[in-house]
Amino acid sequence: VASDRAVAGEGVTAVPPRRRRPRGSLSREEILDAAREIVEREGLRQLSMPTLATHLKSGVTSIYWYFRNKDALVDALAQRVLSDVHQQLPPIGDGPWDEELVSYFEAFHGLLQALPAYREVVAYGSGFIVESVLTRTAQRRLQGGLDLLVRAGLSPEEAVIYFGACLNYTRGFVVLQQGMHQRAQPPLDEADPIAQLNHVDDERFRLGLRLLVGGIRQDLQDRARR
Amino acid sequence: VASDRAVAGEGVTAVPPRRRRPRGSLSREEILDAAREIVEREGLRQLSMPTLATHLKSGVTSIYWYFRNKDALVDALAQRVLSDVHQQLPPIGDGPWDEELVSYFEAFHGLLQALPAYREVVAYGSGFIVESVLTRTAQRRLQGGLDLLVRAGLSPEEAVIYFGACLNYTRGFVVLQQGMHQRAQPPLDEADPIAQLNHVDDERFRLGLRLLVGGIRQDLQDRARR
DNA sequence: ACCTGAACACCGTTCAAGT
DNA sequence: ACCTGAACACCGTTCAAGT
Repeated sequence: VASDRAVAGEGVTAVPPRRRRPRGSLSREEILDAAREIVEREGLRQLSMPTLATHLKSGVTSIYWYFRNKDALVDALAQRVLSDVHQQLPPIGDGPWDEELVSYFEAFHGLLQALPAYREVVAYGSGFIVESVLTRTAQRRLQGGLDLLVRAGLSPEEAVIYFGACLNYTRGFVVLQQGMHQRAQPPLDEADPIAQLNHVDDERFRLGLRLLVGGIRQDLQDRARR
Repeated sequence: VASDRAVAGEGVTAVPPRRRRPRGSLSREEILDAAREIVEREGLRQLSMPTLATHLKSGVTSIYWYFRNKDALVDALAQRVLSDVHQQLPPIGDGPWDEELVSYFEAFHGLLQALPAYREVVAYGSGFIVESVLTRTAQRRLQGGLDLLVRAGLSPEEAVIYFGACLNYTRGFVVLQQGMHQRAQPPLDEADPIAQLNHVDDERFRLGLRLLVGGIRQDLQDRARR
């Protein structure tokens, strides 16, 4: 027993006791950055408070000074992701409003779809947009999308509702695609109608989006006729 | 210490050592029933293998004979829920196909929305429909919905795609609503456009559904013109 | 004000048995 | 074949401190 202890004492695997982090060295920002990196590399399931603390070289409990609990942390992460995605959105072009609207949400969907981490985090937090976390550019991109529908002839209030319909469709679809990606995916059997029904991919997304925008166009024509 | 032990020995809180369950007494069915009851009463978060075992008066590990792991269990639960919901769907009426289609998905959405347990489980498992778990009636309801679009003039293959678009929209929306319900909901500020954008409720659901069906109608008219 | 370890009451899953 | 307890390696969160 004595020799065991001696070996452990001078052992190669001796744990270097982490140094205490200086006072103001942690921040919500740094924590979210680390969390995001973990999710990006290992998936949301691997994001635990202990893992996160190791990553930050901090004590587990330090995180609780900045976030009430894990849920609050993931929520904040989802908001940041949504802001980032808006930031990366290309500006609206000057084509017909309906085509531009389709492009807008195709781009939005594409960005969310691109990184598994985005999908996961937005799916978990249901990805509500919070204005205060949007950067100026992100806000401008969002406003650009809304303006499309004003350009099309809607009041700003109506534009929000119709734009929201597209946004909800897109967010919801991303969640479904995320669920699909998480499970083992059998190859799509073209002859099985139920499989076809469940199937969600980018092409299906575009079909729904096209139908949705078609519905809006129809609404506008109907009101113009009156 | 000695007296403590004595008290514990004859104590009122003495644990009655559960009797071993007889051989074939457990089943996937019974496990799913119990799981469903827990989710219905206490929410998906409270569903743990130990809780479930207590409910079943079985050992925790017995469950693993019937389900590979917890994920598989929740997946199976989601499939059963979806089957139940289809079962409860009213049969299709003989109104115009577009109105009937809207009614169909309003009913579908209403049923999923009615029980928090449904929302949660379908949101978790992303609720893919699996034919083999659908009862005969459930299959008939589903087929009835599909037939609407055939009645409208689509081929069976196309009907599946378009019907799927509505189904995906509905499933996705339920997940968003679930996420919303889970968080503390600030009262909707009519004047805040971002809040309006995020907002998901039954009325918003119906708007999107109406637009979607309007888009399908439009597609059909376009093809009829050609 | 901010960071910390110890402690608590849980998890899901595996394993090596019992019957 | 089916049910089981013990054991393992984790969790999230609270608390009572340290600095």
